[in-house]
Amino acid sequence: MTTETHNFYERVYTVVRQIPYGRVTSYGAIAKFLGAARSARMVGYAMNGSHAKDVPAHRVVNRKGLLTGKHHFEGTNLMQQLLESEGIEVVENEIQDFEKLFWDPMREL
DNA sequence: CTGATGACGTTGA
DNA sequence: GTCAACGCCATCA
Repeated sequence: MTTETHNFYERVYTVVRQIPYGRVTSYGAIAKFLGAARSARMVGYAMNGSHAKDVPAHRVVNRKGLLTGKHHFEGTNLMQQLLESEGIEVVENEIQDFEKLFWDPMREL
């Protein structure tokens, strides 16, 4: 972690960093964009170090638009607070109009 | 090298 | 349409 930070992680951070304001995406979409469609879990796992980066992990949720990773944030509702701060409606840890707010890297990029 | 873990996704019942 | 189980791949011990 001193110099390299495996390329895989950087790839994830890069894509997540490209997520526009008020938009969200899923781990699978990022994984597929990176060429590792079967490594969706790794995308989320990689986010473990995202807190030390400028990666808006709160904009990344699972395929169902559920804030599965909110438990990994400092507070209990920090992730939801950030999303709501961007105009995203979140109810019961679930993003509303997820399909509309969904940002596809392969479609936008 | 083997085993276990995980912020997911897909398929089957 | 909802719930449960399996699979996949990369990282850590």
